[in-house]
Amino acid sequence: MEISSHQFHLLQQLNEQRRQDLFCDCSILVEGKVFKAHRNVLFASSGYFKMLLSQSSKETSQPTTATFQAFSPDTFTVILDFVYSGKLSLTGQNVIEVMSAASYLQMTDVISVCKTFIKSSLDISEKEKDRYFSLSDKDVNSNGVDRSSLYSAGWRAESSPPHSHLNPEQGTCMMGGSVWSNFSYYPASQRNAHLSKHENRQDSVKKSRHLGLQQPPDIPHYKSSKLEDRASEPPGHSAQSEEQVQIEAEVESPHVGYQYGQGSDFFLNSFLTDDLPRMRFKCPFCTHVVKRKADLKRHLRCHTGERPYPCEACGKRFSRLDHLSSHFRTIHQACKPICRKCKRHVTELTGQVVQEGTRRYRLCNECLAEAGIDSIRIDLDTEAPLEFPQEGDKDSRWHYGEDNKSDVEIVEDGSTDLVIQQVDDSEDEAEEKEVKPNIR
DNA sequence: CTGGGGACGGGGCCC
DNA sequence: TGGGCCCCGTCCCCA
Repeated sequence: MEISSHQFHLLQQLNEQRRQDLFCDCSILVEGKVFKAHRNVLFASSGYFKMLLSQSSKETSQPTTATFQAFSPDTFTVILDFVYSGKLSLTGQNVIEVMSAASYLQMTDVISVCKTFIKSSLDISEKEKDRYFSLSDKDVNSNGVDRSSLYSAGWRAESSPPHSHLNPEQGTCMMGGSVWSNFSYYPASQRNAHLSKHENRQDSVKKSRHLGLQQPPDIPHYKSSKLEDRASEPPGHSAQSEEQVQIEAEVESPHVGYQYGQGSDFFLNSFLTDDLPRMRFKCPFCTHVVKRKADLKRHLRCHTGERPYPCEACGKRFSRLDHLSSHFRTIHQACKPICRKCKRHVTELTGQVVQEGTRRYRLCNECLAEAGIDSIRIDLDTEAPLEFPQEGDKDSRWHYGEDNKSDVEIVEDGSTDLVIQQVDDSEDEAEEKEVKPNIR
């Protein structure tokens, strides 16, 4: 016989012990703030801790200490609360950093919940856009209190997968439903904590020009992981003040009578705007505005860190197909008609393609001879140019040539052997004519 | 310290 | 309207 409440009570007890610092055998230091926890709980929740603790347990029986600079204490609080309660307190503000931290800590459940949160937020934004034009303020506004979205990914969601369940006790939102009115309010100083430098740079320029506003310098800075670095807010970099956000909301959404309360403008700013008729889609995570939905979708990947386009030649992943294709052309197809060594222009006659692992580049005959790699034999019968997947071939594997297109997977072997390949430059010649100075 | 290469994000155009 | 492609500017890394 199984008592379903047992797991819940057990975790509740552990959480209580953590709060009272009872039996805690692990200290986690996040930007100077110390979190106490139980090794076994961390071990069971995170791939990162699993590795860390399994190593440290071999070495010593002393209490373990882990230090992180990759995310903020606030973010780790959300993560740790989730670990000990199964409830993930996501907001539009913290979702990016929580996802980044979860990625760092190898907590796949949390990552998928974050992704779902983001996707749903966007769906809702789109739906709300429709509602925006059809509903009155009264219809959509509830009470305006701070209502963080609270996901329960625990065993209380027995009938639902973690990412689709919201704790009903919190009276919060329904994922996938049509109502999404509970985004928590954050001070504007934190609001843009995840803006990319680039966006901030551009946005601050745009805003200053548009509204004549100064950017306040006092922005909290959260050190982030590599992934998040580009999307994090550097100190002094353009966060808007609360007032500014409000002004911006008013300027960009001049339809009065549409407010969800203080914090709700966060996602709703992705609405169509009247004063910017050509700039229609606003990013829910930053102040960036784009003309097309497709552009917004593309832009959002810089927040979500999603990289759906893997290079099957080297395994590197890209957020955009064009970046992938550009990478592939540059790195694996040796499209540049330039000798990598002497930088001289090479043709079919004056140079050859050299393969180094999965990398390909061109060397002129002189540099080839100089490097003494002209004696390496290659079997031209089995060598064929690397091919980039064609349209509609997104999911297929990449391949060497036509003949073995379906089965051959290219794996980076780390080999430093150089292979020289005689190539037909006819295509490259054609391409050459179109080469512009900035094409690499 | 500097320059080059590669990655990446934004914008625009074409189909 | 969306996807693909190209151009441009910027950042980061490395030699």
